[in-house]
Amino acid sequence: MSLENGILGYLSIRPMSGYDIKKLFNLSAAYFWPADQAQIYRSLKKLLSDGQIELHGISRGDGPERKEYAITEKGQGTLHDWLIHPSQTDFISRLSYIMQLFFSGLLSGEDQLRFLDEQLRINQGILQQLEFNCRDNIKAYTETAKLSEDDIRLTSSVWACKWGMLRCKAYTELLEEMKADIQKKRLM
Amino acid sequence: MSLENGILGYLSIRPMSGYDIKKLFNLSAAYFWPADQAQIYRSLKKLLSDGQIELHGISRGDGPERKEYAITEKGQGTLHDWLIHPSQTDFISRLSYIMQLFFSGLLSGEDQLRFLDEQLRINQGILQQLEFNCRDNIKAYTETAKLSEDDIRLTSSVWACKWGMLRCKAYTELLEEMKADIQKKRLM
DNA sequence: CAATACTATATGATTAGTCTTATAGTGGAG
DNA sequence: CTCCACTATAAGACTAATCATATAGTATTG
Repeated sequence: MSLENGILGYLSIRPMSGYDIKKLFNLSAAYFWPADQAQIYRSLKKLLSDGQIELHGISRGDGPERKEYAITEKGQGTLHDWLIHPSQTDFISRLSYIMQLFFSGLLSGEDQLRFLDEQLRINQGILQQLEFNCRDNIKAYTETAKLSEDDIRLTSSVWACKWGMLRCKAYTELLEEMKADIQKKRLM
Repeated sequence: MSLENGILGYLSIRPMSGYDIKKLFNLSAAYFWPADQAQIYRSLKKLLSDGQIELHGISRGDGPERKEYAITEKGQGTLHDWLIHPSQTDFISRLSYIMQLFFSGLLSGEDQLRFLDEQLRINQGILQQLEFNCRDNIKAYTETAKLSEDDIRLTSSVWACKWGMLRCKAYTELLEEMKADIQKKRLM
């Protein structure tokens, strides 16, 4: 349901098309919620038939047909409810990299070290991407999505990004600690 | 695919039934990979038809029929490959609590504080659960799943659990920081 | 001896997400 | 004038996961 709630979130900033929503997800939410284009349009359809959003207008500017959706009263209610009642299950998410970490002990010492280095490498790459996002995203945001800086500050996107970076740094520390532990055991 | 890989991971410790695997997931992996019973049996079926696992024996002890599966050479290869080649996409996971955090700025100051308190409360509960797990899980593990302590130490379950706790603590800090920031802005 | 809990496997319906392909218009580069 | 990139929406096939329900045996408890 979170994709639908996210869509409601964006539409509560201003009316948008599915294409706009997709761009916003890619620009600023992809690292915690990769959104598939097909899924966005399907969700819009469902939200529309639920009365959570309404067709705000069909425009044809320079390009092809463009359907803009606006959030309804009912949609605002759903969004508000979702935000003020986070549930325990919202916290349980599938983390395949932790599944890998969990079973990495089954590898030989050498292979496990290789595994940890690989995780470190990927994690470092993600951190760099997030740092770039945090610095330059607002500009890209306002340009490509035509949102004002005030619009963006409506969300807590900077905090979410900060969380991504904190998580990466903490994970790096854990991986280094694991590496040290394995190397220590090898010398014994 | 991670559920299948996780099943291969458990089966590389020793042959097990679907029921055993389900218990192990619930006991020690549920916080990073909630596994549905139906999905486990379906995955076993698929792994079997792929030749990744084989039927090791059907036993009927005191209870009902029990199918034990063992990992094959092919399965070992798949598991090893998965572990030494973690991919970038394995790191991208849907975090609905971050989606909520992201949009929490849309709430009024008062509601956002309520939201943050709710997240803190849930996060604290999860931390307690993980601390309990880290302390008492190995016992439950050996008793209910009939794995020896050495079997368990084969995996890096303690490190995975430690990561869960680190994550919770870091998230608590972030939430407190956000709270302080909002309260500061309210006084201006 | 009926109810309940636990062990154990399995199917069916539904939902969410992924990946591919189709369609259709605009604008620019070569 | 063709190819490519971008804007824009949509349907189809498929996979993974969820939820409910069925079945069947054992053991315990009141």
